[in-house]
Amino acid sequence: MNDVAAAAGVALKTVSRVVNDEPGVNPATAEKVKAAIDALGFRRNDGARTLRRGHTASIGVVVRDLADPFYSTLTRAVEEVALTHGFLVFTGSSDESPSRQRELALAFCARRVDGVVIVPVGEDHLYLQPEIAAGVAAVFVDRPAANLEADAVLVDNVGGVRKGIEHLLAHGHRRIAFLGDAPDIFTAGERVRGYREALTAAGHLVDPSLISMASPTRAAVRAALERMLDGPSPATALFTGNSRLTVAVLRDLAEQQQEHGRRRRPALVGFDDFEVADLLSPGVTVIAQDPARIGRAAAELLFRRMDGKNREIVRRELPTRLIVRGSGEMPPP
Amino acid sequence: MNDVAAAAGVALKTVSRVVNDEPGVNPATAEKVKAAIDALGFRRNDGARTLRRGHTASIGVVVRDLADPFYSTLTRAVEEVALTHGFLVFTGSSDESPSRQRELALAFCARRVDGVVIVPVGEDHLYLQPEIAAGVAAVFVDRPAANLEADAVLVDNVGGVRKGIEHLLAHGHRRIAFLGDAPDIFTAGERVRGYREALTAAGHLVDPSLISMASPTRAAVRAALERMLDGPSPATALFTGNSRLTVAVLRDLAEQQQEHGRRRRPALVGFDDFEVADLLSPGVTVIAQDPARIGRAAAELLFRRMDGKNREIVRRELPTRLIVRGSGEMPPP
DNA sequence: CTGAAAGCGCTTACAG
DNA sequence: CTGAAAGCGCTTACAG
Repeated sequence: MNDVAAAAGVALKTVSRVVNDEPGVNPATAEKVKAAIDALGFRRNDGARTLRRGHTASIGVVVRDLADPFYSTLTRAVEEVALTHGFLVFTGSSDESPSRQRELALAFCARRVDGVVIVPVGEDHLYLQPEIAAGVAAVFVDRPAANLEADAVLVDNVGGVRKGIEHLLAHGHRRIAFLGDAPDIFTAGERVRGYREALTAAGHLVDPSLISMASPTRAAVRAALERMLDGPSPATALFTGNSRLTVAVLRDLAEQQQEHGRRRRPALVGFDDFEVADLLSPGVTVIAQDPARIGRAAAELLFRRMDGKNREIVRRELPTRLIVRGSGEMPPP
Repeated sequence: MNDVAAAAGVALKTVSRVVNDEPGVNPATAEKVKAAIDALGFRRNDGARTLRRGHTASIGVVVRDLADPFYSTLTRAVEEVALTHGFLVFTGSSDESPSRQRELALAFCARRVDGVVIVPVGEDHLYLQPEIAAGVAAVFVDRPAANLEADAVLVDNVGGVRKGIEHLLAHGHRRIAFLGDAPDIFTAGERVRGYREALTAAGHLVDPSLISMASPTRAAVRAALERMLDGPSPATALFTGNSRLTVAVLRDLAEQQQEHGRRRRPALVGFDDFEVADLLSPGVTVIAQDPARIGRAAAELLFRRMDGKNREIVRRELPTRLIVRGSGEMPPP
């Protein structure tokens, strides 16, 4: 900018005025400055601007895994809202590692992002307290922060699963198994709670041997299904706690069928919709979340928080939707 | 930092040394400084640091759509490499809009990212020339830049499609239709070229009525399939130019089958793998790209470019892989 | 081992 | 309408 000022024969401040379209510059002067800008290929350094102005017009997003369609769709929606406000977005994936999440969030804060959207991992988010105190807006999404009062956008996990289990009960199933993700994940805990509540509310007992809570590895899913489907009193229906489990289960069922030809296929309802769930046969009945809506809600909450007014902590809970496609309507044998 | 220095009773520079773990600070002094840092909740402002040091340790990634699994997986891989180097990543989606792409790329450059990875859109990328001249590293990915000499990581689109068409020919098909994306998209053009080349090389004529190039909307796909499958000399096999088209075609075929029950299902090979392609019946035979590998290659190229040495322009072309699952092996009637 | 000064590239607050 | 000075929060280059 200094070089431009020298080339145009004006003061630094005049260049600044032209670059930022501030009023009150003689058109002729402005032309001179613009000519110098073009000649020198000048581009304003937004980093310097940011330093002086106090806010960076950027936010950070930390999700579990950007390659997972759920999180990428969510992130895309955040990005969309941010762009509307002229903000840029840093992204990062925690891979369920608390330390990696912490590093990413703090790195974003060190760059002085104005806000962060975080899918929290682990037991401790107090490290964000100083950042929030220093003025960084924070919204947690998909899960609440462990030990921090902060805005959060969640999904009605319990209600969603209840809806799914009630659907299976209505179709005559009594032996309904539940496969959830690792139990330390908030949503996994909420969803298995919905399972228990639905059974209990309908007057049925909860059989612990029909519950499996583990990361969706091939081996874990196979072991769980063998236990649940090959015993003397097998499950006639399955509820899977997220789409990765749904897909893992479908894959295992297909493999078993191909290898051994045995086994009747159990009814299935899965949490989370996924691409081409409608094209499988039977189509997969799901309890769908709306990741774009979740992301949008989180971003809007973030920008509301960033206006600086002293607001109460908000905790939104978005609804789910039952999508009937066939797999959840098969009757028990 | 000033406040910390005052609180600890030392000079600014000493605080800087402690914060940055520079050697040559008396342990006792360091302790005093650390105590002051904790007491004041001091956090280094990386924006200021960046301004002074000249590089920001951040890169920007502009893809078509972060919600698309192909691009989110690619972006995730870039992120992974960046993290290894201690870099942060800005992301943005162009939605195939040249102007939006330009805004995003230039906004990243105004923040003085050290490099950009771009899935280029449109006819003109000269606007990046000044940025590159100013030292921003740029790598184009999935497609080459329109009118700019720059590093690029591409996929062997022509060879991939040829492999797919040859596969269908080997299974006895002679009436093979091609459904590609909008013809102004680089990869769409390359892929239809592969289709033509494969047919010509095998001594067959190219029938223009068996080619459709359009965005994968429901209506466009339906119209194309009606033309190709319901005529007097219908196609017995289809090749789809990307996974969105593959899914759209599968959905249309399923709907038609359900509504009218008619039509034999054509054989199908699709470009791009997609989730649960193996679980459909028949499983979908695909020409798979490896988006994570593409992202990794692009990021590695970017960091090599950022070392500042004067290197030649690199253009890498990654291979594809035929995955046989059933849909591409059905014989003609 | 410690520190005073200058400067990265801008904007703010003011003066003319 | 235009500009000179100070300062955002750091690091660099030097001196002691």
